[in-house]
Amino acid sequence: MERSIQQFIERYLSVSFLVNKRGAALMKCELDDVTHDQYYVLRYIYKRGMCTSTELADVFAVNKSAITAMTNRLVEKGMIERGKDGDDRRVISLTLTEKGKIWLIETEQKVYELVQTMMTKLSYEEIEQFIQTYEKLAIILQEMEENK
Amino acid sequence: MERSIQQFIERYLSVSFLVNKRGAALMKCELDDVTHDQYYVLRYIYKRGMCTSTELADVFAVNKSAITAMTNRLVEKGMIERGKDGDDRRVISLTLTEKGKIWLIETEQKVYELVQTMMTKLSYEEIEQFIQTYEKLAIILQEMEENK
DNA sequence: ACTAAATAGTTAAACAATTGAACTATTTCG
DNA sequence: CGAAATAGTTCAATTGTTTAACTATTTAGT
Repeated sequence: MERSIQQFIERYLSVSFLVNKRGAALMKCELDDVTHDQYYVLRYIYKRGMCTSTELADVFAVNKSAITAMTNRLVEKGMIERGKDGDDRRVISLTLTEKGKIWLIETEQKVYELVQTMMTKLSYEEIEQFIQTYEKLAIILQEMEENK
Repeated sequence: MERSIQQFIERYLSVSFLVNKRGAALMKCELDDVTHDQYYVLRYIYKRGMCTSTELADVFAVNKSAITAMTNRLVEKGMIERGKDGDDRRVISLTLTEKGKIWLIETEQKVYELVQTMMTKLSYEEIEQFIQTYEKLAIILQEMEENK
């Protein structure tokens, strides 16, 4: 393996871990009694309008039983609701309640301000390039997962 | 807030979450009975030679009691050991055992191959630029945390 | 020099996220 | 039709985390 690639890997492992941990710690301050993971679940359902447990398990790369546990907590908190929907009676649809929508919209505002504070220290071009590469990595990772 | 910034934020939140989750899921396959977080702790101690609970708690942005729990498990697994060291008798030093070092070196090899597979789909320049920006973000996040 | 405050680390109780295996209910398909 | 696949749940166990209370030690103010 080339020396330079090895250094890239080293730097990538260190920095990605740090940014995730610290980013999550900062975000947590804005999320009342909802956890970081729960926030992303609410966010995902909101953007999709509705979704299923199986879909969430795929997207979040966890077991379906982990999704059951999380959605149970979100239902208890009154943020989402389960519903029957469609022909297939095995499928349970997940949607945000009114309360969930209101909470998410308010919270998105705070999270946006946080990310914005971070991003505006960089140039427009740098952000664009960074996110583009990040999106490429997401696709590459998905391919790697499928080829396994 | 500008429209374009808002889209950046939206894209960033989605993609960073995805890459973290999927990256962690892929890495987990290479880490026998050591968890993802434990791997990063071992990695950090190895790179430092030795370190303390307080330092780990700072770096990982968690409470010291979380570090106590994690290091307990790593000691039970025979990967690290606690030791007295230095003048300050409150301080407990954490170092890798021989077993821990051997395990880490072997595992780093596997993880490197994984990250390398991912990275070689990008150009040298693109990786360099990506990591540079990532490192800037790490510094920005640290500053944001301090100014809070 | 003495005491109060700060620091390093642990413990214990509680909760969230996760896995894996076993399970129910429903749908698909040979 | 009947077997296999699929959607989701339940349960037990492990891990990571927080908060508060605690011990032991060091630092600093007066």
